[in-house]
Amino acid sequence: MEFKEAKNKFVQTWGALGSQWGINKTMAQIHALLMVSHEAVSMEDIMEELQISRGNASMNLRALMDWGIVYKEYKAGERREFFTAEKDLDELAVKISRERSKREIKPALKVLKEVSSIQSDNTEAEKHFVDQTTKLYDFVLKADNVLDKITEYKDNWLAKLVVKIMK
Amino acid sequence: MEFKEAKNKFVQTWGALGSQWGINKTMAQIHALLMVSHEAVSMEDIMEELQISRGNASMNLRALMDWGIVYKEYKAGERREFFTAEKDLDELAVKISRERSKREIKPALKVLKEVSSIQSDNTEAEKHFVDQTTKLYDFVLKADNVLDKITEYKDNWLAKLVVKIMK
DNA sequence: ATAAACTTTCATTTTTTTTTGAAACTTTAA
DNA sequence: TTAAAGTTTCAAAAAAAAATGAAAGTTTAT
Repeated sequence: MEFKEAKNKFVQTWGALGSQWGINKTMAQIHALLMVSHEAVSMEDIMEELQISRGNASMNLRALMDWGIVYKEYKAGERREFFTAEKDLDELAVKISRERSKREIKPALKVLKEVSSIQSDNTEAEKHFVDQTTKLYDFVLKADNVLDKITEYKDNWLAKLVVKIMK
Repeated sequence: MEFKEAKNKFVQTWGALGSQWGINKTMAQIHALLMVSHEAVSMEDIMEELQISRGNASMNLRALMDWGIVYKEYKAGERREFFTAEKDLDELAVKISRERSKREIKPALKVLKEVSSIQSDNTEAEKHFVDQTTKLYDFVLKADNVLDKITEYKDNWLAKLVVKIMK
């Protein structure tokens, strides 16, 4: 396999993986492309490589920047904007984890708390509902906290976790 | 909030959360419904509660059973099939984690290994590509292994992890 | 063996999500 | 200023994903 082929395969695979985890394909592909690019890439070049429209590129770059995992770069004497991805994988994972927690887990926890708080001195069905949603609330909260704690180590958290787990 | 309202809110929220994580809405909703149901539920009742077609119910129940998180149940003297969800949350998380690893992470690792193995005594761009994909391979492999190790504790793994992390 | 009761399948339709592209907007240089 | 070079926005189109429903398939009881 030669470089161009390998790069393309990587971008396609990352895109597919993204879809399966609820991230749109193009967004994941742009991210993949930037991750393996040595230098910052212009929007024009992203459009060209991925064969996508200007609007698509612009919107997904914006989204990636909102996630905090892609940065704008300005080159001296260049009018155009260039883009780079966060390349440190520990940092990348921390940012994704934080964002998903903030955008998805926290709101879900709020709902879980609400629905598990209904009055239910009534039927078996109601008792079971309250019991199960309470357990779910506790579980998700605990998992969310553990993730937060783990990623707090910041530098090299995954390696540190490995050590903690194994011993 | 009364029971019916709370139950509906939970089902809708779980469905939306599923979508954001790459699981189709109905599949997540059926799962939610079964999780908080005291007794096994018939397909008819699922269709009724979620206002979905027979085909949709059938296909998503099949998918949930393939994931190993929903079970068929037979009631004595009843022709119809009934369904229940895995209600132990530790077990549920282990199963989802195992399946996603098998279906998505392992194939991705295979591709990462392939593309990071190209020959590249060439340009800076190629060197960076190989370097970054190698790092990514190592990271994903390590993360996959850690998850596997954590869930190996089986019983109460999350609580045990909390203890390990905090001390 | 038959038919009633129920489930599965899959071509078609519907819905949802993503993408496009052109107009509006912004920035920079002359 | 002004116009060139670039970026963003968003209504409309396209593509992808999910849902429908009726026919085919199963199972069970008689």
